[in-house]
Amino acid sequence: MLDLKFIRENPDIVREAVRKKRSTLPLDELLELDRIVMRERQEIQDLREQQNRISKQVRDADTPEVKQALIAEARALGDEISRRENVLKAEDEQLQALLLRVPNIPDESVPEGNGEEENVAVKHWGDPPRFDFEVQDHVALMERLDMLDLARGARVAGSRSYILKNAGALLEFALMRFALDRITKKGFTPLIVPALAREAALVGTGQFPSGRDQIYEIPKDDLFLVGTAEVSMTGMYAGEILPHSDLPIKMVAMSPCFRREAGSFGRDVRGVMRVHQFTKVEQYIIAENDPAGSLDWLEVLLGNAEEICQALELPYRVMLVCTGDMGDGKVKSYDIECWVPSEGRYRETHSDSALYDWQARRVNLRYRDESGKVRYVHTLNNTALASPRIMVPLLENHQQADGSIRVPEALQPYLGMDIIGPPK
RNA sequence: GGAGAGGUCGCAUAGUGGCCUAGUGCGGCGGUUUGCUAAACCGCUGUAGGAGAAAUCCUACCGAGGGUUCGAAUCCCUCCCUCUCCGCCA
Repeated sequence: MLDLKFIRENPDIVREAVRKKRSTLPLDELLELDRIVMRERQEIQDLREQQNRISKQVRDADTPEVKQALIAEARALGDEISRRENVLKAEDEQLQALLLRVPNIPDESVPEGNGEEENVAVKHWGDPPRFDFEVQDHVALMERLDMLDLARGARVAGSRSYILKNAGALLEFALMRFALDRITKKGFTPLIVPALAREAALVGTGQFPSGRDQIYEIPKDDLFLVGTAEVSMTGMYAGEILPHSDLPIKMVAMSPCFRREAGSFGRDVRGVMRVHQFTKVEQYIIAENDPAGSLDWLEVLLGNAEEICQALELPYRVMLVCTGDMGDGKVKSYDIECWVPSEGRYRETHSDSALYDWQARRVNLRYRDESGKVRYVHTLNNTALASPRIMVPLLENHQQADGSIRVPEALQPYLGMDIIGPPK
């Protein structure tokens, strides 16, 4: 969410952001509603002032006759106020609904584009491996090593469900702890956060209203399953005014993540690339309201994620996400894509985002700066590691001629093996 | 799930229909006094919106949302959260 005052005073900047982000927001409708709501609110305020004055006169009235006359007058005003307030409320709700759809303004360094295909590769690390045998995809590898049971997973929970088994199950634990340890060592506070969240938390991150169909609902309890721990970490400080000395707050949370994958029928139907439930370690920073500082943090988070990919010996590239592929709330965003040999291309495994105060406004999360002024914080988030998706490049890049998997050195202490072979 | 007690300014508390423009204490900030520190004393101390050149003024906010009333922190309803006990439970 942007500051309404900012939108009012800089409609051209917002209009340009709407265009670049390929947003469907009707900005002129929003501006007109804003004018109406402001005028209405002012008029109601004047009426209320009158009413307050008369109410005091009622208290101090000398005779019953005067008192009755004043009460009648105040009652008429009260009726007028409540009538006008109903109108205002309806208009304001419309305005707020539009306000939630206003995209953030992309940073100048962000390339303009319509979608994923116009993201710009800004860095490559490692070389895609050459194999002198026929490459197998992760499904073949995992099934042969008895790490994965897709059929029985589907029996339990339908398509895009899976069962990790043997080294597959252990690998997920190993990966999560590996990532958690790495980020914790950099001064981030490790957390286990709720995977269930209220609507307000999802509105707060920007998952709602636009991405609502991607989220599982639990209507009986008015709860939702989070698609990322970002939701929980944004929601946990909602409404607070933090002391300046608390910032930056650096957190790293592991949580299960749930995504309906509505509209992705036919994409990545094979294997564990795109599933309804996965586990993720997520980095999160709550920082001061300083754009340049925020963009520095974005690079820090990117560096942390890159180190993890490097430690796992995965060839990757860093993509600067273009305006049309960025979420509404984002100012600037990088994806890390790891090399997937069976597909002969890079696939997204990490997503790094700076949102400035866009989420902070939604959850009303502020801090007191050095001068005592209350300001909205900035928020950033980036994947540390998400499994089982990361298993796709991990297993495929490190496969050997006999179908076993070489475990990268950094992961060996966590997994307790240097080669994943068939279970004994 | 059942019974009960609560939620008031950064913290602690007072406030049971109009004198609440929310009192008091603590903390914080500024000042006076002072070799230094401390103490004492004095003043200031929330958020949001609006009017104004400014001093200042107006409106809303006492967990959230409704309602009663000329008037609600206070009365009524719904919900949320915390605590105590019972039940269930990894």
